Amino acid sequence: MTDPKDTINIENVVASTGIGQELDLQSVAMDLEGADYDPEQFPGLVYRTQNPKSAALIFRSGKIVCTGAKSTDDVHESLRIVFDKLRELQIQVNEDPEIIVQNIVTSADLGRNLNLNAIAIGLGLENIEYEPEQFPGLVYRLDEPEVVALLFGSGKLVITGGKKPVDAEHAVDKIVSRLEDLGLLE
Amino acid sequence: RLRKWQERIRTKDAGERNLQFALSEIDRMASALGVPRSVREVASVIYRRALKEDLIRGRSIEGVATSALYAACRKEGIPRSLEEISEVSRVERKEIGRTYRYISQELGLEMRPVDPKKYVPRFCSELELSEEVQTKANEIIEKTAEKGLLSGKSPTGYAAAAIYAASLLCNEKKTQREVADVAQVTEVTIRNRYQEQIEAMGIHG
DNA sequence: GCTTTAAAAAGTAAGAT
DNA sequence: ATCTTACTTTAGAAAGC
Repeated sequence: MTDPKDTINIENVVASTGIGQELDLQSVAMDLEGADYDPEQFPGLVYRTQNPKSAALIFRSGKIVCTGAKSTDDVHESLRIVFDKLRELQIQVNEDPEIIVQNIVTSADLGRNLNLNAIAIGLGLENIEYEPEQFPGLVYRLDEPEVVALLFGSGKLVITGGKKPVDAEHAVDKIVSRLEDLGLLE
Repeated sequence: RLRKWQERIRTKDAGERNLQFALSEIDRMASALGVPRSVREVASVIYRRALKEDLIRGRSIEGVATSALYAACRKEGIPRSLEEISEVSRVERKEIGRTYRYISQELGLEMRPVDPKKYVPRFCSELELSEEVQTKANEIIEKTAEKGLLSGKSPTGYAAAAIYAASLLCNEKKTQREVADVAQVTEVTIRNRYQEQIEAMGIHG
C-alpha cells in the first residue's frame, strides 16, 4: 500500500516579510499595474504574481503577506518578483528581507473510506468537532505537531496550521496510527 | 460607597433582566417549534452554564439562547435543523451554527452527531405517511449508514432521501418536492442521496 | 470581532440552460 | 435534469475599524 505520507501535497503557503520602508500605497497603486487597492475595504494593496502564482498584500508599513504559493521556494520567488517591482518604482527595499512562513496548507489521502461517526466517538467527542449539517469534514486538532486536520469520508484530508512541511508528515503519521489503533482504518 | 452599592444593584438588575430576556426568548422559540417543556429546561440550563462560564462576552444574548435551544433539542433526541431553528430566531443560521459549536466545545457538551432517524417520525407525520414507511425509512438509514454512506452527509438530506425511497417502496409515493419541502433541503440533494442509498441497498425502483 | 488573500477537502444550494 | 458558480470549514499574517 502506498504510504499516505507520499500523497501529501502542499496546496498553499502563507508567509510574511517587510521591505523595511514605509510606503505611499496610493502612488504605488497608480504605478503598479494590476494592483488592487481599496483602503475603505481593506488597508492592504493586493498585487498578484503569475509565475509562480500568488497574491501579495502590501501594507503602508512596508510589511507584506504572500499567500497562494505552492511551496516555500515559490514564496521566495514570488516575493523576489514583488521586491523587484517595488524597486522599479524607485522604492528602497532591504537586501534580503527575512521571510517567515506562517502557515502551510496540505492535502493528503489515506486511501480508504472513513466512517466519520465512528472516528468522532473513537477519537473522543471532546477532541473533535464533527457537524455534517454545517460542514462535511471532521475537525481534529493535534497538539504535536500543532496543526488542525480536516478528515473526510473519502479518506482525503487537509492539514493546516503547520509552519514546516514536515509538520504535515508527522501529523499524517499520528492520524494513521491513531486510526489503526482504533481499528478504524481497514 | 453608597454609589458603588447602587452600581452593583444596577449591574445585578441588568444581568437579571438579560437572563430573563434570554429565558423568555428560549420559551418563545420553543413554543414556536412546538418542543416539549423538558427541552426548554435543558436549554435554560445550558444557557445558565454559558452565562456562568462567561461565554456570552462578545456574542449576542439571542445568539447564545438560540444555540442553547438547538443543543437542547439534540440532547433530548428531538433535533431541529439549523434551518428550522433560524426560522424562529432573529439570529441567522450561520451565526447560530458558529455559536453552537463554540458553547458546545467550551461547555464540553460532547454532542454526538445527529442521527438521521431522529427526523423520520416528524417528517413522516407532516407528510402523512404510515408507520410502515417510517419503519422502512429507518431500515434504509440503518443499513446504508452501516456501509459508511452517512459520513459527511447532512442528517436532514439523508433522512429525506430515505423517506422518499421508503414512500416509493411502500406504494405511498410522495414527490421529491414534497419531501424536500418538509425537510428543507433541495430536490437535488434528495436525488443524490436516494441514488446512493438505493444502490447500497441493492434495490431497484 | 470584522474586513482581504489563497488553497484543498466534500456537501449543499441557487440560478441558468 | 445537468452544469456552473459559490458558499460552508481549517490556519495565519497584515492595519484599521
